[in-house]
Amino acid sequence: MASSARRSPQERGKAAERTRERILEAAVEEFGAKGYAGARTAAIAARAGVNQQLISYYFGGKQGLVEELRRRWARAQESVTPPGATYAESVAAHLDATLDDPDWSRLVVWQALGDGLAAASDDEWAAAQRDRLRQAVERTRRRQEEGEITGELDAEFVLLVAYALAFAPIALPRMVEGIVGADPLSKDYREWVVGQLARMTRRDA
Amino acid sequence: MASSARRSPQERGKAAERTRERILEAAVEEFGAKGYAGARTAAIAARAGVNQQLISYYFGGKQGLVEELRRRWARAQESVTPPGATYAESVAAHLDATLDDPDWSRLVVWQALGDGLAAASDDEWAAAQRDRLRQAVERTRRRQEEGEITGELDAEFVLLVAYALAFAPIALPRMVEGIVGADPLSKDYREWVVGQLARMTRRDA
DNA sequence: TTGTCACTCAACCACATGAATGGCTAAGGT
DNA sequence: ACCTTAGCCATTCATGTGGTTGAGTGACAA
Repeated sequence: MASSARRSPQERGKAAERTRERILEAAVEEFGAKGYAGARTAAIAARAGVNQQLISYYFGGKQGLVEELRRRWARAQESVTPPGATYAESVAAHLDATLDDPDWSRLVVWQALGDGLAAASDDEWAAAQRDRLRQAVERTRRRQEEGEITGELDAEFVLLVAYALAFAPIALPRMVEGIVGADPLSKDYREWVVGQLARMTRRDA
Repeated sequence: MASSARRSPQERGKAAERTRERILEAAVEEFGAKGYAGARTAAIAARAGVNQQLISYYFGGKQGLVEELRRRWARAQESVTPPGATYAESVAAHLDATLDDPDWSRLVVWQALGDGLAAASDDEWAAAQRDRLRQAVERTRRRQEEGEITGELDAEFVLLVAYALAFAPIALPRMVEGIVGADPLSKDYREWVVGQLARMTRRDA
C-alpha cells in the first residue's frame, strides 16, 4: 500500500517520494517537540504543507508514522562510529551525532521514557541496540589495554559518562545550561566536554 | 473552593486531606508514566480509588493537578543537600534522592522535554533552580580548593557528570542498563557510580 | 476512454475533559 | 431527635478535538 508508489512510472513517483519525505521530516520535528501523545497529526501535516489525510494514506496513520521513523533511526544507527578514530575523535563524533539534530535525539528520549508505542517490535531491536552498546564498551576496554586511555576507571564508566553527557543537553537542557552556563548544543559545550573527557581519561602522570 | 476543606471542623478534614494526598500520589505515578499529554484523569482517579470528578473538585482539573505537583516539587527541592557531608556522601545523597522514587524524577524529565504546561510560572522558579545549581558548582569548587577532590577537572564538569549519571537511569534506562549490565535503579549501580566518581576526583598520586 | 496515481474534501467516530445534577453517609451542632 | 454540612460517588451532558474513513478529482499514460 505504502510502497505502491515506488514501482510506478517513476516520473511522478519521485514527487510522491519527496512528499513522503517532507511528511517524515515534519514528523520528526513534531514528535521531537511534543512526544507521541502530545503530537498532532494536523500539526505534522501543516508543517509538511500537505493534507492531513496523506498521513493515513502513506503511513497508515499516526502509529505507522512513528514506526517508520523508528525504522529509519535503526538504519541510521548502523553507520555512526568511524573505524580508526582516536578516543577524542570518537567522543566528538558521538556528541555531534547526538546534538546536530536535537529533534531526532529528543524523539529517542521520548521513546525511552515510554511515550507512545512502548512494546513495538522491541525484541529484535532492543537486542541489536544492546549489542551495539556492548561493542562500544569493548572498544573502550581495548583503548585502555592499548594504553590510549587510563585503566584507572572502568570502561563502562568512561563510556557511560560520554553517553550521558551527550544526552543530558537533550533531556535536561536547563540543568546543563544552569551548570555550565552555556548553550549545551553549542560547539563550545562539545569541545569543553571532549577536553574534560580527555583529561579524565589521561593516563596518570 | 479547593481550600474549603482546610478551614473546616478539622476532625473530618483529615480524611479529606488523605484523599487529596492519594490523588496526588496517583497523579505522580500516572504523569510519571505517561507524561502530561499521555496521562488520563480517569486513570488517575482509578489509581487513587476515587471518583474522577474529585480531581476537578479538589484541584480544578488536570492542569491544576500538575501545578500542585510542581509546587510540591519546588518545596521538596529546598531541603536536599546535607550540610557537612563529604563529596562521596553528597553524591550518594543526590543519587538516592533521584532514584528512590523514579516516578517523580520521570516527571521532571517530562517537564524538561516540554511536555505539558511549559511556560507556567517559569521566571521565578527557573531563577531559583539556576541559583541552586550555581551554589552546587560553588560547593564543588570549594571542595577542590580545600583539596578534598582533584582540581584537574573543572568543577562544572565534576558536578555535571554526577547529575547526568543520576538522571541517565531515569531518562535512558535501557542505555544505561545496556552499558553497565545492571539495573540502574539498584543499589549496585549507585554504589558503583559513587566509587567511580570518587576515583575520578581523586587527587593525583 | 479507461485506468492509475497523487492527492483532496467532507464527514465521521471515538473519546477526554469538565461541569452539572442528584443522592448518600457520617459527624456535629442545636 | 432533628437538621445541617462536609465528603464523596454515580450518572449524564456538552464540548472540543484528534484521528481515520470513504468518496471523489485532476493529471497523465496507455
